[in-house]
Amino acid sequence: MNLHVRVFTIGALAKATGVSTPTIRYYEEIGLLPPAPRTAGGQRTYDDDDLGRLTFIKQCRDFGFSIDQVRVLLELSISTNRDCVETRDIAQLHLDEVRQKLAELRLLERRLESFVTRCNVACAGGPGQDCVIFKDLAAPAKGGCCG
Amino acid sequence: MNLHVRVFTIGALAKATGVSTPTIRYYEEIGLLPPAPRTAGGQRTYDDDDLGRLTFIKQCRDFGFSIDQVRVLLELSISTNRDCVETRDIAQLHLDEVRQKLAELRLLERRLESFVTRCNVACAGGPGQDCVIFKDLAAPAKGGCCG
DNA sequence: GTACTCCTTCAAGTAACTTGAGGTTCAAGG
DNA sequence: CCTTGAACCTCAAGTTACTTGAAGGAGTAC
Repeated sequence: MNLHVRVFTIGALAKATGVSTPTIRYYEEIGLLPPAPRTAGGQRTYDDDDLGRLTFIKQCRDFGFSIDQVRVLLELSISTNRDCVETRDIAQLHLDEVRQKLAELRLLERRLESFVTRCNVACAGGPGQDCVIFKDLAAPAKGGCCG
Repeated sequence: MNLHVRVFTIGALAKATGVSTPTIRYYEEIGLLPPAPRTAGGQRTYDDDDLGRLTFIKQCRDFGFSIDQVRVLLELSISTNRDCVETRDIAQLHLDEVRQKLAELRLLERRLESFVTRCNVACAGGPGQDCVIFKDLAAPAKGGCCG
């Protein structure tokens, strides 16, 4: 009666999900994955349920959710009595964080751009001691070199 | 002859630079700052040189340079015979990385957006087991739920 | 049976700090 | 002079999410 029950080694599961084998063991260790059944020789075995669960985890991680957030999402996804709206709220929160980070990075990009430009324009390419950029950097922050 | 020689405690230096006191001690430990002279009682003392150096470090860290990159930049800033163009190259490299990260985050933002939207539209707000989003997440990556 | 790949555990390393415990020094007020 | 309280000290461990390495066992193909 074991029709259609695929069994994977840890390596096969790794290949199927794109999660490395040490990471899979790590996920088991921290309880993200249930302890895998073992062969007589002690090697871990996985099935399609594990494939689904690990795929879920991988997707969430690719979304940038922290391990703790993934833990909550996993619980929610299995839960029969908790509202799935919680999921949306976690995602929304994370989206806000991503946008915050985006804004910071955009600012950083502009600052670095003008840093590089100024390195090219202002600096004769001489020894470090004469470089105006270094003098800027050692002075209190005022945004002198950048937007 | 000690006119204009300001001396700081670690706390004052922390306040002046925006770097926390444990972090200052950490920077000393890893050799980013020279070992600070001590009072008779063993407390660290700093002067304006240290202020300049730590400000430089802080600015670089705010730019997102790694500790190792800061180490190189510090060396370059003191060096008398190394070309300051190296600095520009490090900054350029870092700028490239920032732009890469920006592109990734923008993609992530769009994916999360459509995730949240779909949570709102597709999901009745019932228990997790029935949520279509979870089914998407547990299925192999195909971008089914997002752009 | 032997060669080879894949698997096992356990410990330590990574980045860049932060946090905590337990104790000492300094400056000010009485 | 003494006490109080903030700020300082060291050392160790915790954080995040894994990765890397050593030393050895399991599974499979020829």
